[in-house]
Amino acid sequence: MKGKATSIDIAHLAGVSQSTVSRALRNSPLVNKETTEKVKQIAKELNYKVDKHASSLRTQQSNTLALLIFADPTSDNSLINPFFLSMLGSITQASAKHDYDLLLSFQQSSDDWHADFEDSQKADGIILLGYGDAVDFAPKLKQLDEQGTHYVRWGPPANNLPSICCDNKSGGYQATQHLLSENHSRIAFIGDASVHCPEFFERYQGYAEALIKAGHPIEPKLQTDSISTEQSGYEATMKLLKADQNFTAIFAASDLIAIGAIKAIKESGKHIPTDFSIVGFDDIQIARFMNPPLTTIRQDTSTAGEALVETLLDNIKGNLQQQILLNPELIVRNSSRTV
Amino acid sequence: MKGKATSIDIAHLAGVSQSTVSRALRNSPLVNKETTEKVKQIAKELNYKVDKHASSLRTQQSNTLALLIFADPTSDNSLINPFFLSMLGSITQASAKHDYDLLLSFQQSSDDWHADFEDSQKADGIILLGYGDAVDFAPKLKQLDEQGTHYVRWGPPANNLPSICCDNKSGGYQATQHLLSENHSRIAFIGDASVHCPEFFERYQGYAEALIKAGHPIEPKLQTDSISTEQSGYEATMKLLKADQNFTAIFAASDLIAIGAIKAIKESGKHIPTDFSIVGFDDIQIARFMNPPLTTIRQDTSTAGEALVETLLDNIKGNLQQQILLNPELIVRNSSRTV
DNA sequence: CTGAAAGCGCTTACAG
DNA sequence: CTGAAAGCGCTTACAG
Repeated sequence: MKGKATSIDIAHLAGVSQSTVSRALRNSPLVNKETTEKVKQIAKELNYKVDKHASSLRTQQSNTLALLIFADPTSDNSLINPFFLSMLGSITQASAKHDYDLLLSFQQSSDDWHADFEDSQKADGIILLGYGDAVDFAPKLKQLDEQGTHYVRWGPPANNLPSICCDNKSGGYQATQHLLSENHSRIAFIGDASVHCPEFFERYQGYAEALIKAGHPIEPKLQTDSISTEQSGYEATMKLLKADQNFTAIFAASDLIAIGAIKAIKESGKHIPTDFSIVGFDDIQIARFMNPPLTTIRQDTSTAGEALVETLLDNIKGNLQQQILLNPELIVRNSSRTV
Repeated sequence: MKGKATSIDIAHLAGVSQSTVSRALRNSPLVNKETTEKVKQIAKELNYKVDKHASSLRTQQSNTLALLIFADPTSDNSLINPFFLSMLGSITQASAKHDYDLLLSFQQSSDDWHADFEDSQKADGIILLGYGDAVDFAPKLKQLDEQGTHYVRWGPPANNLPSICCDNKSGGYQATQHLLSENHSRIAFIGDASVHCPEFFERYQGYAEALIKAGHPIEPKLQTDSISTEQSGYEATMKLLKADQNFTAIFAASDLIAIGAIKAIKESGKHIPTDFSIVGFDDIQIARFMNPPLTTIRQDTSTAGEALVETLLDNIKGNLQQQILLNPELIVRNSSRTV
């Protein structure tokens, strides 16, 4: 009978009907206490577990959430963005807390991912983490919404679609403000500051605001595009260094970019923070171990993960679409201050 | 009809029976080419997806794998062992490649986790990553096996149960050999070298073998217990430093321990690698960014993840239980050599 | 408080 | 090549 007992087996043994077994196992108040006890006892002995597929088919809900992580196009394809990875933990934990299973999937920018999960009833809703180009992504999101799929996305609010995000502008402002307070005025921004990458764009807005407030001009030449990888950050920084823009600090739009930037600076024979101060964004695990330890803007992945799950669950229950902004926090380490 | 089309809807529209629709969608050679085309066309228009629960209920298989990660008891409970996290990627990818979904779950050392997944038909098999105490874990493993659950475990082979593991003894040998070649002879081992932690125990065996081969004695006082966390590694190292054992190198049983060890050494005002050389184990992402970059024994998580999935799938197909040993590789960085 | 029955949406012998 | 039918194992009105 190894792991194969059904509610009918229990019914036979308990001398009740299969419906009563089902009710008892679900703690229905309709069932007599003693009957319930007896049924549960037998179920335990048989090592019985409710068949997930049968019950899901019947109730039309799977009690499962799907987490889709969109890989950034990295050169090293096995490297998943560590920031997302750290969010994984809290999302998994939050799902479990609400008695939901979590289906995990890493996506390439394939065409029909959006339909796969909820339509096949694999999941009651999906959590979206990361994406390639925001402009390409938007129509897919819209389609999800039109299909009535339950989902929540990590990213800046757009079109009133459900999303959780940190306040990137505030983060950018804090980072820049910090560098200004360390007496820098020519601060480079490394990251794609365009609608194709709204996160970075917002960080750039915060950067610009801080500069303006301090009476400094915004110089487009101090901005260089980069996607969120070490390699890209390295190349962008090299380009900037060669352009001889006479800057003394870098605000990297992500920690991964900052890692590349630091590598470039070291290779150029310059020193951090004496020649260049650097601030990153995310506070990935690596940041505090770096040489020098990286000043950065922390996004609280723990809170974020929980918020994602709870918003999605709300959404599934039919509550209003939500947009939540989390507060980022400046973490000062030695890449931006002289010790 | 939003995401709610069934095979019957398609049957009506195509003017065939529901059985034919089902066959056509599964590319049955029995069905007429044109009929198949037509059915698929309509399915696409309706955005139809086969209902996972209905098909799984019928076929009695879920095409899903469950990955259970057992959290080490860390002080910082949100921190999942980065080594496991990096294995996640390849496991997910390998599952997808074989058309299996992946269910993710972080486990505390709860009592009845072992029954939950396969018995409820949620998964066709499970992958086990990490555990607390190996001695406590063994009976659960045995029960899994007796229940006929399909599973594979990351860890040293034991009792002929299916497992994938790196050759820890060889890794320990390589690490120690390397330190010996750098002219160290009094080398401390930090990690729990007992049956409660077979991985570390095997690494210790390799360490001992290398020492003996080089004609050096094994000194029990140079070994201190530690679980695989930064904090524990820090405390163990502090203890060792105070015991004044006159050692010049440390082989830490994991990178996390090495991180703690380095912290302890720095706090004691000593310098790496001039006062102490350090070698870790795992090659987690952080290792190469540390100050100094950490010499370590790399376990190839990419190969490991794939091997886990493929062994499990083999197991599900009824093939013999397998045990695979992967080769670890010494990565020399500046924590163990003077530059 | 309990039971008999319907039905969730598939897959697959069985019959033609 | 196609269709009618059974059945996977549940949950839940419906009737008592």
